[in-house]
Amino acid sequence: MRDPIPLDLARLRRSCSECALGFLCLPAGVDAEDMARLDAVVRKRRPLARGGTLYRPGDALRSLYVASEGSFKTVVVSAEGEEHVLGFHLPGELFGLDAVGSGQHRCQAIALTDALVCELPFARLTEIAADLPSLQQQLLRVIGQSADRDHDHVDVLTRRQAGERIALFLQGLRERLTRIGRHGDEFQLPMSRDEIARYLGLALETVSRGFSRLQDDGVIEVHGRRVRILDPEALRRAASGGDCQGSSATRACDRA
Amino acid sequence: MRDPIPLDLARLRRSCSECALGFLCLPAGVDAEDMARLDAVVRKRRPLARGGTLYRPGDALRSLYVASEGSFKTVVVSAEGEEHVLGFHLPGELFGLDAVGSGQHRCQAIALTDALVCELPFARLTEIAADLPSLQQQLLRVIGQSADRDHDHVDVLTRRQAGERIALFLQGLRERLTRIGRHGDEFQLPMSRDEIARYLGLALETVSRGFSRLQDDGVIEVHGRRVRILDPEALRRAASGGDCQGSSATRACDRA
DNA sequence: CGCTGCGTTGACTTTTGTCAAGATTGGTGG
DNA sequence: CCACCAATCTTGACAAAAGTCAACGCAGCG
Repeated sequence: MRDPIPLDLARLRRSCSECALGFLCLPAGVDAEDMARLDAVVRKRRPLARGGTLYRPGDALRSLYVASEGSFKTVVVSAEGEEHVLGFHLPGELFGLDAVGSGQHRCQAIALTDALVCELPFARLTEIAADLPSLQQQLLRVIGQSADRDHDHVDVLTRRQAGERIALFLQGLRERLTRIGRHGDEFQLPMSRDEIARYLGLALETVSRGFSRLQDDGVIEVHGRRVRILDPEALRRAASGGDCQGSSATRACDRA
Repeated sequence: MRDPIPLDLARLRRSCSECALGFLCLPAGVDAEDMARLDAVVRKRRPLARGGTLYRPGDALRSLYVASEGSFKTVVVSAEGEEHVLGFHLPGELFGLDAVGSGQHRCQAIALTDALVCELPFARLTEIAADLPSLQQQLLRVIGQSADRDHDHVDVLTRRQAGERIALFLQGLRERLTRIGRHGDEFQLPMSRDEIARYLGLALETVSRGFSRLQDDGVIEVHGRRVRILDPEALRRAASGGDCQGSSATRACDRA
């Protein structure tokens, strides 16, 4: 049985030129000439096998990265050897910014699946940005969006209920998948329960139970890494602590 | 009894021209002429009373900010009315970047103490950066450092032991205070236990108990918001899960 | 000098982590 | 094509940690 996700559309939208333009040049007008100039800079579609490392702590800032195919995680390993997941990076999302502050990478980027990565040499990028104001704007905006994702992550992590964190995680994934032109309501998780747990600051068993609970409540359907969101509204409620202990999916909180 | 922190040195380093230059122009060579140009752009030392709001969600991106005096917090209020603290911003640390991604602020910035804020109009900043490469570099670097702080925050939040989070919080504060030329080993917290709790994703009682525990263990000395770090090495150990249940400060983990 | 807001501490409850045992899944090689 | 293996996921029982509720202490302020 082969992967049944409808990839046709998504695959098209992720051709490299579409990708580079799609994320760096969205609203602003960058003409064809400029585009060509940018395209020339981008080192295209470097392949990386699942589990492969793109960069590690201490590596000098060389490039920023966008996967055109496949997803990544960025992790740090604490003194005690615990792995903390700082972020998941879906196709089309810029990452590698962790080296911009100090000139060196602070974490390790690992492919969650076989992947193709577009590499954007940082020096070239800033060089071009200097005499291409619209690109400078876009670069800043994209960096800002990356910071927004970090803030979302922090916001999730400050929730004290495991159920809320898990629901928010799924909801966030749904939004991001939709944004990159994929189905947000039915998808394959690129990461393991353990990785989700390390991203959410929970034990992996707690994540597993959380998924089961949402399934029992009729909010989602899970088979391993395959997830379908059945009731987005209920998911939203679960994410807002609207727990209510009940098993009925559609029942609103009795109080109120 | 008046505030006994030795502020002389720190106060000097935070004069506005020193501030603007100190953080935007650190290593790169920016000549006096360029400096003057920058200085002209920075709107200086706007005063804000404790509890005052600098911007709120939905506000258009106008400026980036640096406090020359006083500290800030950035918060989001969740659907249920819970306040989550996304960051604390010490004097000399750039904030306000949460609007760069979307053009609108996503959180609220509130003064923790009476404060003086330097305002850096964003449009002007990028304008100047476009024909001043060294400033562009610095701007990116400073933005990167801000992202680094967010990553540190995430890293703290993914720890599952409250004691570790609290120790890491104090250690991070120590480092940041030192970096801005203040005493890292004896300081006054600008925020309440409740705010620390909302930053760390804990109950305020847990934070209070964590402080008491560190004090009992001889690691720190606390009187309300006044903190003295007695044993940095023990603090580091506490931050790395080196808990050992014991009460003796210097005793290493018995195993090992 | 008594408020009032913050911080601390204790007793108890709830949630989550831990340990351990199965169940599934996916991949590999016979 | 099937069987087996390893990795991953799920579930249960129990222990530990953190949250909640509540009372008290303390300091700064009017």
